[in-house]
Amino acid sequence: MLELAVLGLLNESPLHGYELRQRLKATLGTFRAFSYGSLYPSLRRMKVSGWITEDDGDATVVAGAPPLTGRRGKVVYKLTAEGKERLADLLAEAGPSAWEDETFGVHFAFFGQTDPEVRVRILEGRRSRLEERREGVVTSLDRTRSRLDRYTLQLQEHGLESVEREVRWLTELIETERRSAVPPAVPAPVPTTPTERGAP
Amino acid sequence: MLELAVLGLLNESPLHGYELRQRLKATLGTFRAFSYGSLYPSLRRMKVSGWITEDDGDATVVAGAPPLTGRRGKVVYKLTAEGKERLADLLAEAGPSAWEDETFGVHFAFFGQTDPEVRVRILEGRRSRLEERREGVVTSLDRTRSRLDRYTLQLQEHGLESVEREVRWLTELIETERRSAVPPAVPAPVPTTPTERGAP
DNA sequence: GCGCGATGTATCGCACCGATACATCGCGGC
DNA sequence: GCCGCGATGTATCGGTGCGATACATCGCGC
Repeated sequence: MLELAVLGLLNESPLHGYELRQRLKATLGTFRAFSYGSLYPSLRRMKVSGWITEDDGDATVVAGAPPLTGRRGKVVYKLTAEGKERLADLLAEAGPSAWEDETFGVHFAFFGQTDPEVRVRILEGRRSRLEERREGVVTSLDRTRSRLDRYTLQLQEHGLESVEREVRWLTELIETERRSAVPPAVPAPVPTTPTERGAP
Repeated sequence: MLELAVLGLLNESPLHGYELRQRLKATLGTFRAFSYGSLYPSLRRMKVSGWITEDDGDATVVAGAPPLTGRRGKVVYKLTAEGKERLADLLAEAGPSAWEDETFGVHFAFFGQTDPEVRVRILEGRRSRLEERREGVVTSLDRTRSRLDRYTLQLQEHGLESVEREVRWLTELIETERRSAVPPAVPAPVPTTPTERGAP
């Protein structure tokens, strides 16, 4: 997850660790923490993979005769060409890996860099995922409501309403996307009637 | 966290692992997963600490002549006296450890076994925690709104509304608690017997 | 009599969090 | 002048929990 988040941010501009973390907090902080304890290892992995390079911002240490104590300079991370490719791949993913709880928010945050069709598919995937969950909660609630503790019940219902609220939000977003989408040019007119076409 | 959840559930009745997991999903599944990968290690730790014992449900293996292949029986977990004490301690906690994101839900789920005063303090702690966060988001949003990407903005605002919604929920709960609380009578002869009583 | 899904116990690798350590920079107070 | 302190900055460590997986048994339908 961090991988996508970091690549997405670095694609906007090169950053060093501290700044990166500030941005992560600002952009995703509402639903995700992303501490240094995961950021730095992730950066290391990405460097090894070749998605990013670390540029020694200043600190231009003259080889020989260490100028002062070890003098640690800012380390500026920046995307490589392969990194951009990798980012494009991640942004093009429109499967469960894009709409599960932990991942959806990050993908959504970078919708600005995502293909419109992929956007809609992710939003719809997320929505059905939530509707599934809603279904599960409602069923289990119906079966056990009477036996349930007052507080447990309250918790379930609050959770249920949260899910329903997010579903409404998604529905709105999907409609907005559809409206602003260019109507699919000539190739496939497919009128609203879902008549069974081409079925044997 | 699992510790409290498990102790709380086992306090209602002894269970084996599988059942325990089902209950965890049913009670807390809306906001927490709790897979076996954490459940079993946690159970082991708690056994070592002496909070629980594992009773060999059936499988009464006749020593000698293994009846069939190893024949693994259900392992029923049950609370010890120390475990009950430990649970009581955990339920009495009314600090940040009770109202942070990851923990609040679990504590709330066992409010039925929690002292009314502690309940209110946890609810209030949770609420100020959220109000703090709200404040942070609003400020950061005011500073950066113009520079923000359309989708990032949408995400922030949805997050903000979620927080505000939960604050309203908590406020309602707190008021209900206060209303149903008995006005501080005489020093109160604390009914130590845990007679399962709903609030009047 | 066979297959398959529910019940059941258990482990492994991995991502991430929170706390912490440590160094430097820049500013205001005295 | 210089001291302290908070912001900036890089980095690691231990612990918790997740998702996938392995493997065994049971009960049911067909």
